[in-house]
Amino acid sequence: MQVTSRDATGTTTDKFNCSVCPVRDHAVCSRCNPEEFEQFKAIRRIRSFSKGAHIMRAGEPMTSVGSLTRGSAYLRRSLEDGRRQMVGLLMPGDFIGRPGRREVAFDIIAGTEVQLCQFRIGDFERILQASPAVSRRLLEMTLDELDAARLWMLVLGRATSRERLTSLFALLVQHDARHMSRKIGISAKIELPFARSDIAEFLGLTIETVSRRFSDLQGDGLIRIEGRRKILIPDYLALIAETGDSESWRHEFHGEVCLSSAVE
Amino acid sequence: MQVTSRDATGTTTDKFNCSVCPVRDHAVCSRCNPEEFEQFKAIRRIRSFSKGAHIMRAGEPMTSVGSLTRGSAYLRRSLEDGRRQMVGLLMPGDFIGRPGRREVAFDIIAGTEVQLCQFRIGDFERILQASPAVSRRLLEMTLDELDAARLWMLVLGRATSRERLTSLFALLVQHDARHMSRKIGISAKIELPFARSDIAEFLGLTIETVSRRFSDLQGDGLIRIEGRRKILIPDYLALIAETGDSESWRHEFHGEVCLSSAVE
DNA sequence: CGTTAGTTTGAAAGAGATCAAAGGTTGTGG
DNA sequence: CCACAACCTTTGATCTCTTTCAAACTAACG
Repeated sequence: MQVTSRDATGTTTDKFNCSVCPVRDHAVCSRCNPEEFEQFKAIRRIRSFSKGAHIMRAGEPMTSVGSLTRGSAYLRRSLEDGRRQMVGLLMPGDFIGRPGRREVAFDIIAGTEVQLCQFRIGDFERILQASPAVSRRLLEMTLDELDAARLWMLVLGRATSRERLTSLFALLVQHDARHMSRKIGISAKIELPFARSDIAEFLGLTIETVSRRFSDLQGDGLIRIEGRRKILIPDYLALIAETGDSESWRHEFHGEVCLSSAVE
Repeated sequence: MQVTSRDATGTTTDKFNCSVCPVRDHAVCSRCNPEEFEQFKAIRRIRSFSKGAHIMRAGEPMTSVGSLTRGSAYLRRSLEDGRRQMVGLLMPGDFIGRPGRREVAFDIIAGTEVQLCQFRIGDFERILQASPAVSRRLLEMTLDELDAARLWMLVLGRATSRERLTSLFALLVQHDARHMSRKIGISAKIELPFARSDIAEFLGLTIETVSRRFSDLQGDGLIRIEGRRKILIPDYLALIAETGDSESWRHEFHGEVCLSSAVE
């Protein structure tokens, strides 16, 4: 990897090669011209977080923004008695933070080992003001995330527990397909990026219910649980028939919006 | 009103005076320079829709975008068996449509008599490309909506029916407060922009459950139902204590994000 | 006034949550 | 390499909240 040294907090103190950056072609910086790109290079700071670490915490002042370059993370929000809900999934290339707000609105937790390319918020806002390419790219990404959030609101508001779980699988399959840039086959194997408890938080259910539905779906032959974090989907179409919204999941459209911020 | 004539479909054929436009200071066009503003004037088309009408339908090609200038509308999405969920509330000044996508993702329904200021999508995208002021304003609005959507995901995923209803009331109170630009008092009167069935679709509940919780809250003295579409909240703080997230509702922050696209 | 649509209330059923315990994995130290 | 601890997952039994089905009530409107 490009990180050559690292201090105690996980911040690299020197070089990181943008030209081999895994999100070079779709992050917020992906469409800027060479001089804007140099500005970014000058102010960026590479940091890493270990699995489970809080990248940001709701309520604290927002001091930096940036791109997720490796790993995955999620956005979470809690009620005062501790009930929690995941409200977003962050994958490589996704933007973290909110220009124009001084306070963080959601907890952001590293789901795996994570690498970030961060900018101090003031530095970033200066570039954003000056660069139409950056603000347009960020607009595009934000619109995609908004559609994805709204689509997921339907799942949280109306879907049964079985539908929620199959919807999550469909989302992950499409995600992989897009990321690996290949077609969705009739069968698929997916690596679950979460533990059962994370899945429960994502779906608005308890872990017990999630576990029961896993078993049911396996009993019905719709999935095969292959170890704790891996499942096989023998028939993708049969799976999405259980989501309550198969038409949408079949439709190419979802391939675009359900990814955190996919682009073509 | 400024509309001087109207054809059968509700499209005005001539003048509309932007200088007295009710959303002049916060719509997508609010920050552009005089010449950009002239461009907007040249391509805009004022349309109106009656209560209950579909402004757009999920799946159809997106031919135009624009601003909601009067009335309110909502975004809705359905499962194939007819279960429905509202996924957004549109108030005057809010932007309708999605540059960069050719297909409409959600049903948009007029909640009241509605007036729109529309542009053909191609015309709008041309201005968007050329004008940093417009794309920055749209980015700002979209980021606010994304935060609001995610905040609502917590309600849909985790709140009880009582919490959902009180959260909706809190949202409407804050909305009014912002719109009328006055402080939230200890007591408030709100006009419900929906029927019970709409509230149910918004909250992810059935109308029966909504109705029962209305009665409960009135029994507990937290609200007074004053006619079908009006309620009085004698003690706003007592109300938000029932949301499960009173800290957030008290916090000024929510005054910013829970509005569809408020600006300061 | 009577009709219709919207709202409230009641009783029963169902889905998911909660409480509780047993099974499996993973990791560590002997 | 095995044993044990800690953690995660699955399964079971029961309870609770929301839905469903049904009917009564109320307000608006012709």
